[in-house]
Amino acid sequence: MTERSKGADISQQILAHATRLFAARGFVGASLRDIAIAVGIRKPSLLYHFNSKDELRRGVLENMLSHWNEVVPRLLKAATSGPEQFEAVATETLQFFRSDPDRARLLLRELLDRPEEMRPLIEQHVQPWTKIICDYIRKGQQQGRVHADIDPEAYIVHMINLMVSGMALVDSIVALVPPESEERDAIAERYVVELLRVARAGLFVDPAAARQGIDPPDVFPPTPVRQSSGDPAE
Amino acid sequence: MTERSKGADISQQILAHATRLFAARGFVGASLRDIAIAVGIRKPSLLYHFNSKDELRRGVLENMLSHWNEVVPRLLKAATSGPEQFEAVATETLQFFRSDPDRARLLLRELLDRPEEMRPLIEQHVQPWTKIICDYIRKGQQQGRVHADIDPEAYIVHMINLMVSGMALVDSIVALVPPESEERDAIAERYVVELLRVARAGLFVDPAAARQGIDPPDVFPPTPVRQSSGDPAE
DNA sequence: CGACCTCTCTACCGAGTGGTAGAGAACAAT
DNA sequence: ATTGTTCTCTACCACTCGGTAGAGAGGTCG
Repeated sequence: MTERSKGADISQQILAHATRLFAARGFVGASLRDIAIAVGIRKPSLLYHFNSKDELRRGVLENMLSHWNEVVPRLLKAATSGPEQFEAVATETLQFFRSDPDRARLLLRELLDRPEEMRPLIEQHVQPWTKIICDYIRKGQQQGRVHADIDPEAYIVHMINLMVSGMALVDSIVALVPPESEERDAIAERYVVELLRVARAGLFVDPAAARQGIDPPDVFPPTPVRQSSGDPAE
Repeated sequence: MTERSKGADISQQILAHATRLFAARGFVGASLRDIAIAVGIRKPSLLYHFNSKDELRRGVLENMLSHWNEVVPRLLKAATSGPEQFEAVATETLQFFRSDPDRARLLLRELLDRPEEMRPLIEQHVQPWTKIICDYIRKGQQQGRVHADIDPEAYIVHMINLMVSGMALVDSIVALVPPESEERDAIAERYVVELLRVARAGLFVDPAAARQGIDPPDVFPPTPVRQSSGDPAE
């Protein structure tokens, strides 16, 4: 509200509406004029704050990544402590995209439009903590808590894909299931629950136990029947 | 080659290049001029075969759906007979998008750009056989072969999402895993294998047995046995 | 006051878009 | 030869795009 912050405030409004319109219509499909009108200004005024459309695109991307960087510490903390690691990391990540599906749509569109430009961003913002989770998975494999035949890197990629694409397409996707008088939010909730179930089932040997945060013994597995003696070296 | 089929041949070429460019750059990002040049003709010539850009878009979509309709019978046959139902349906569907990732990219873009227009197409071409698979899942739940806590509709949606988005983003997605001197195709193969593993693990109580098409006993309810004694798989 | 700064505006530009008009080439049927 | 069909072309249209020029409004500071 102060005079000093007025310019920054307008820039934030521009970023917000640009994010929404880029997510809805794509980068080429959303015109600077439409974005400016949505903010309540004219196109040249918008170009005063962002010198070009491409600069606005980078701003939108950076804006989303800055929000992402806010959740990363919680993610890392969850990934390295406590028995409920999986639940925390999965729900935090899912919540990030679910709270604003435009993030997922934007990310998906950029991955389709500019895969090579997105590569360094992915390597910088996602790869580091996926590596940590990979180590977590491998440790779980040694302990027999997670399936031995998991390909950790591929598994994580699929789970991220599931969350991002799932949240991005949540509006389109309800068409696959007959209405059945259920509300949109209820269906979305069903999908989230099932998504987490699939992720757990794909990871843990005993999903129910992992869900309760039960610590599996390091020496003996909790259940009588475990893997046969000759574990195939993987 | 014959004079009679010349026009149809050109139309097919237009559809092919339009599919490729729509998938790569999006509908608004791919111009009629570029598509025409790719075919080797001029823009008005293209507009002789397709009266408008939107008609071309519908043609591209119908063309893809016609290919999809070719695999549906095999899908239905696989879904209603034999013990290897899951493997057959999953690999057929996956192969459809994997053999031409442009199909997945195109579908993804259309779902993002025009969710409401895609709804009837989904209902017509996908919903029927997902219902069949849902029944198959519920029957498996009664028999104790598949997890009791599955939400069948949501599970199928997630698996389709995994296949479509996974194949659409296969090029971008390799950035998540460090190069490690592996070739692109090798990485893609790893992803496919892991995708099918996740799908099996999310579905079957005993994935290894299901993979071999082993009929689990109908008498015994879901047993606490997690994995069969032998794991000769792989 | 005048100089400066921040921000918005109208008017305009060249380039590219989807689409049209209409001429002509090639060929078939009469 | 004539007519008609199928197909491609050049030239052109109105429109939208991203971006620029430049004036002016409002405020701050000397």
